[in-house]
Amino acid sequence: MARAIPTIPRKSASQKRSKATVETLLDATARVLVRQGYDRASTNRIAETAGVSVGSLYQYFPNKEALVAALVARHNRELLELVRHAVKKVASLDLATAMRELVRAAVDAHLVDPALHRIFAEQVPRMGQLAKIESLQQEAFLLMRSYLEEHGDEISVRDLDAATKICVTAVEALTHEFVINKPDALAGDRDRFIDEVTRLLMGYLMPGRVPDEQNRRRT
Amino acid sequence: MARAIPTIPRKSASQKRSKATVETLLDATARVLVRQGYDRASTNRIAETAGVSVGSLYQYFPNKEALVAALVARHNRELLELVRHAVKKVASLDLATAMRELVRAAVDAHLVDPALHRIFAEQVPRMGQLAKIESLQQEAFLLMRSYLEEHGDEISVRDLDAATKICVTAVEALTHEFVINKPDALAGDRDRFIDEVTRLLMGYLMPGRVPDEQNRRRT
Amino acid sequence: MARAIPTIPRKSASQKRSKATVETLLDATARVLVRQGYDRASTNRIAETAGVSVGSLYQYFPNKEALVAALVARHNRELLELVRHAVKKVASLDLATAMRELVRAAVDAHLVDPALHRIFAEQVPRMGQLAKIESLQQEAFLLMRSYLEEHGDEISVRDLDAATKICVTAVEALTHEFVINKPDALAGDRDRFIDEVTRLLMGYLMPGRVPDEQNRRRT
Amino acid sequence: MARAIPTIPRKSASQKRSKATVETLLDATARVLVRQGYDRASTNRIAETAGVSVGSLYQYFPNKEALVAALVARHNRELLELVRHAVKKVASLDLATAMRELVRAAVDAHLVDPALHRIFAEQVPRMGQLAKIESLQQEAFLLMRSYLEEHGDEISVRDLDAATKICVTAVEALTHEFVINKPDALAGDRDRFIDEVTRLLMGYLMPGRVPDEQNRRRT
DNA sequence: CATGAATGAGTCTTCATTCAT
DNA sequence: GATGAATGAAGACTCATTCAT
Repeated sequence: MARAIPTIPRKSASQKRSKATVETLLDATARVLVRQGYDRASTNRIAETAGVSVGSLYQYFPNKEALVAALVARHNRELLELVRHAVKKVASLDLATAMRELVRAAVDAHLVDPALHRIFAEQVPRMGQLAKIESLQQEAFLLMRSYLEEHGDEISVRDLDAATKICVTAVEALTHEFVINKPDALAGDRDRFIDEVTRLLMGYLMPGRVPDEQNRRRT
Repeated sequence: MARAIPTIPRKSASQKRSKATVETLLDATARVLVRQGYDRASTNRIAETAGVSVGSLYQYFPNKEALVAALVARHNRELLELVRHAVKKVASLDLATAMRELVRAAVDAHLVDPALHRIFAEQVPRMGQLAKIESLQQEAFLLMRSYLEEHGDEISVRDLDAATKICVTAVEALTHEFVINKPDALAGDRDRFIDEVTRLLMGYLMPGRVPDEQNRRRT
Repeated sequence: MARAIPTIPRKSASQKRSKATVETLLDATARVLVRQGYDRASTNRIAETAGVSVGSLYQYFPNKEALVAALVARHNRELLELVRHAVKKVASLDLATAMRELVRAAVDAHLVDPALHRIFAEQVPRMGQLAKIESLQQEAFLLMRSYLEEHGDEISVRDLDAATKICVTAVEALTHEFVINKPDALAGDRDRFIDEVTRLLMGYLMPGRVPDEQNRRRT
Repeated sequence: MARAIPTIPRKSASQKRSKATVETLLDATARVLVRQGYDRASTNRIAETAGVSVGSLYQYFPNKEALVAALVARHNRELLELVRHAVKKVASLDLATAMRELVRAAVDAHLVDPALHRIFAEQVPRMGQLAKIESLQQEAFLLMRSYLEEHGDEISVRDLDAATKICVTAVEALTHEFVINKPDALAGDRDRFIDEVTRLLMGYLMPGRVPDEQNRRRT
């Protein structure tokens, strides 16, 4: 009975080994990308960093682009997790609180691996497979729009798609700037940053409202 | 001293020729960057495209990075021209009109050479010399802040630097997205895009104001 | 000894399986060789095509060369079958008829797997083990000479070895050209091709004879 | 006046250098091909053998195939020279003498660089550019046919194209075999080989003639 | 015996940069 | 100064072969 199903554990053993190799490679890719930049991230260096032969790398990824694409996909999957969770938690809250929480989630997402995020944003060419980079933004767009749709009575915008796009793009860019480039203005003070962006969104989505208390706490 | 006089025109002639060669090289760099991407933009290819020998290229630029940096600088100089002009024209206008015109200027700036702009944004590594890329944003920041400073009584923000940074960053990102990536939402309708961004800024800078007429034309 | 009996059928069963695996591998080798060419015919690809693991491939063949050599040997064995059969059938016929039939057999042999034949002829390096490629020609030489020897009175040549070599070489080359490269001249018309080659042989082996009727059918 | 045309000598100097490099590379290619075989003839090895950097190799040849193709072309050009010369010399001679001389020319051609010829015949893949390999055979075909056309009254064949193809193919193959593979039969005796092949051709082109004296000298 | 993951030397090719002319 | 031939390090990728499971 001990020898009953020798094939399955074996296969699963090698599957485990494969998966481990793939993860190791992705980790190494991230490391090399961050430390040396995209141009210096050669497949040989990545393999060496991973403690794996180049041959193995090419067993799992047909080319360098695919390797980076897989890393991007993995990274985006993690971020998406965060964002989805945040949107779910926020579904029943009022607009101002919701926006604040979503901005906070955006900051958290950018803090997952800022250095890697910067490389993706600045150096990785957007071609072929890598169109997937944008999939995260697309998903974020959809999540945001569905929230705004549900709360349509609280907001006053003419074109939901346009408004969503503007909110998502602005939040992404501002968060990126805040987390990745740490500008002097805003520097460091995370809550104030979140305050400001929330105000930006609220002023846009609910124009004409008196500035809400949240933004006047210190007045 | 006797040879001083003939030397000057000669030198200036050769300076003119030098300048022409440099311009030709920068043009070629832009062309190659746009058509082949950063990775395929080799100095040999650029020199050939410019109709100049590689040797000559290295006469004027110590390395590839310097060449690209010079192109970035030239591009930024042009954009800055536009932006400076717009800010000057807008100095005495009321906030809403001013913001609208500045957003329009941002769009115009991105339309100068969108393909090149995209390459700069997406593929060119930010190292060494190329820090200069940010100089444009820095200058834009200063111009914007000086305008807002002058009009401090019209706006209600606590921290001018922070507010400026937020406005500039948001406008840049949104314009980039609109011009470079042409999202479905907003697609094509330039004036509506400018409307929306202006509303975003106004809602942020003048919270509590009833939405101004410009944005209610269709009511 | 008690285990002797069950071992034999088992062994023979596994021998049968072994043989099947070997055949599958050779088939796959042929397929890959024809479709991808010698250079792209990697052992991994061949194993995969055969639906067998690389490891198993190396169980049966010590290296790539041996694998190809075995395929060549198998192919030659088939051709030899044809040729031997033809020579046997022709043993008692007069020279002209015999030559005609042998040429026809040569054509048939080249038609067994022309694509593979071409690869062998054009791409496979002749080294080590692969000297065996020539064994077919050697055997053909011997068969032809034994026929000519038997019919020595019908022919007029000084040096039988030389004449045999010339006939065999010429027939091989012409048939190869006709089947594999399909030249414009001669194209397609198999019987006319056989006529012509037969005339070539007869003119050589029986010089001074009036052109025989076979070749004057259309006169 | 000494400085009158500085550009031309300079350019021609570098042109001379270029040409020299190309020749060196082709020589090295031939050497490596012959000594190591097609598969081991890597561009790096060829460049090293030529005493030239790989970079230079790729300055003149876009890839390995083109390099080999150029060598084939150069080799064929030499052979063609020989063959053209022979055909010209033979134009006014009677058939038997002409054929004898042409066969002799074929042998000479194969003796130009037998080892290289063998590599071309046996190992070089026939793809793309390399179709040029056959250009030699095509040219030989045309030269032969034009001769036979001129001497149409001496020969009796129904289809000139077919007959030409057969003669050319047979001569090529037999000569190749004789020079390259040196079969035991015929071995070494060049004149006897030429005799035999000439007889083969004559028996085919002039059937029914009594074997001519040339082939009976030793009787 | 079978499997297929792993290996790493070796291949083709590109490119920034130098330097003799 | 201009030219463009030459350089060679380095990168992407392949493949015959081995070996732990």
